[in-house]
Amino acid sequence: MDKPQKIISVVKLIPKGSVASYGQVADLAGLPRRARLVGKVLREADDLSLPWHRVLRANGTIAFEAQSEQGQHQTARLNEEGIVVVSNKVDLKKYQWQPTLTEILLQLNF
DNA sequence: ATAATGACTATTT
DNA sequence: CAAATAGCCATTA
Repeated sequence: MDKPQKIISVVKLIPKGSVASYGQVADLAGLPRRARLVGKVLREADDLSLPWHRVLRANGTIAFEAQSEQGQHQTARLNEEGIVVVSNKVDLKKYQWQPTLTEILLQLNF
């Protein structure tokens, strides 16, 4: 399984109503310090079933300007899942994904 | 081989 | 809280 695939797999594991940071996704994909790669993969991914909107920066902000089309789209989709977005940012304490051991092992290809 | 780039991050001002 | 700084590292030019 190549890197992009692993990243995509992890993103698909993020539960509805929860969010993860780029760095967190990279770590779970076995690619520490590759947060930027996660962004690149999401940018190029065309998979419509990919919940890319659940991936935010480490401080809970959306990686786009609030006014941008993508930013508004992301905010809208998060809202649909019951996630409150204020000032282009969400409360990580409240919504950040806390992967269970099972989820981690599953994605590690066992 | 060198330099710039980037859906990033952590720390310090 | 905003802005600068310094790491980060594969990819691209």
